[in-house]
Amino acid sequence: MFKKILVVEDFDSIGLGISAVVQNKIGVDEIVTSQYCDEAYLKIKRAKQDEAPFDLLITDLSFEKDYREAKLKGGKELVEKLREQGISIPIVVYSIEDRRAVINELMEIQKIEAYVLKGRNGLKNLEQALLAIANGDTFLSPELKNSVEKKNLFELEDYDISLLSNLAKGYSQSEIAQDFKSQGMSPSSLSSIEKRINRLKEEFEAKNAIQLVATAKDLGLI
Amino acid sequence: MFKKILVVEDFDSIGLGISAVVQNKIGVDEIVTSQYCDEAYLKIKRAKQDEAPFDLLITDLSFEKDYREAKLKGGKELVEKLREQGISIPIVVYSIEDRRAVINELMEIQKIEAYVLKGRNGLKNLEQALLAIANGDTFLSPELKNSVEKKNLFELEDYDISLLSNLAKGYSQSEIAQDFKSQGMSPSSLSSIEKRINRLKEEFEAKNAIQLVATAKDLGLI
DNA sequence: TTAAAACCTACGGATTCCCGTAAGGGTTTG
DNA sequence: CAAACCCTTACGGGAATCCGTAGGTTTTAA
Repeated sequence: MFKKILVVEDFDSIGLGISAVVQNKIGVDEIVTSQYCDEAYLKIKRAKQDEAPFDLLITDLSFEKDYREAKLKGGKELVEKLREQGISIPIVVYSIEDRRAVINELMEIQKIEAYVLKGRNGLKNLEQALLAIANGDTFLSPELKNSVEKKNLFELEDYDISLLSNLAKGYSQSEIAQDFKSQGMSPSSLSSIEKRINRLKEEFEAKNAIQLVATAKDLGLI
Repeated sequence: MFKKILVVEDFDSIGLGISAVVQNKIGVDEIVTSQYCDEAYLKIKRAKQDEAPFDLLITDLSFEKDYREAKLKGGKELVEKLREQGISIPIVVYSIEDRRAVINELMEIQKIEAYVLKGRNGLKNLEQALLAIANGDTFLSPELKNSVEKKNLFELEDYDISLLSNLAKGYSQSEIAQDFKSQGMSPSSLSSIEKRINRLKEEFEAKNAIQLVATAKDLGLI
């Protein structure tokens, strides 16, 4: 099925658990592990150059900071970088992250092969995911499937994301207006920004801007 | 060293990682695992009754809810229950929780033998912890030792959390004031709430309430 | 081409938030 | 006992926001 797998996970306990399952249940001989995204990226590049590429990547999303400087802050950045460079390795993301916005982007835009939710039965699902990929299918953890439909309620433009991010950074509406003006973004008037925030508030059923930004954070939009 | 160990951890990947280390590095034959605190408690009681007690407990602190009803919500409750019942099993807590208040209570009041922080080198520390306990010592993860002194940076009270949560839910300051009044919380005046929010804004270097709630979300406080 | 719709912008009043000042009560300190 | 201090509460002015109205431009549809 798979011969050479790279496991990227910062916590050693989880990395060891993954390795054990991949080795014993799937029967993979060569399992390489890394606790850092930057290192993982280099290993993938190097393996490809040596014409002994990995045929599967299993990665976490969030990584704790430590003394090392990290260019790739997390699994999302790692995946983006790989796709950007045209490296077509199959990818399984194994994370505790359960927000649809994040997961959908990975599945639909980055085209990862599987998204497995860490949890009580995470490893069982991971096993199933590997079997599915070997069959040419994709895999999504069953806990997440129920919430798939509710995703297209409202399509946010980059403009809205930018607006929400600026609010979250503490800028006032008029500051944002000036900023947008100086960047040549449109619309940029205070009035329009007010209107847009109002639309977002209605959309997310938020009473005020504070709640709006809070729910945007919850949904992983910003 | 140890002959019979109980590992309590909800995530299967971590449980497997712990088991692997305890088995291979420490050389324990009999490792029992449980994904639920209630079940773990019953197993300990039963083992004692059968005169084949566990001689070590390794437990997580936080457990995800699922369909099962849980009397013991987490590792803290499990430890308290055991101590309350006079069961003197050595305990290692293995958790991602790094707040001093929680850890100090476990170490000093509940008298657990070791507190190991989950992280990149969690398993290495766990191994050291087991060796220390076998020697009759206690163990605290090295990352935590430095932070013993600087724990009083800023302690958020439940009051502050409640305040931030209410803001995130979209309530205005005067609404929160009324709510606090009706609940008999103190302070409850609009003025005091303003003051407290101001203090929080300074503490988190936030320009306004929006940014304050956004950073509180980022820090996982609410 | 023209009418309708949607959008950007501007303005003004009402509300809320922000921030400094200050009074009153309780505790600690000299 | 009084002074100093901390905390709660109150008040007021200025800033930011909320919300409706309205005029001008662009886009869409008939």
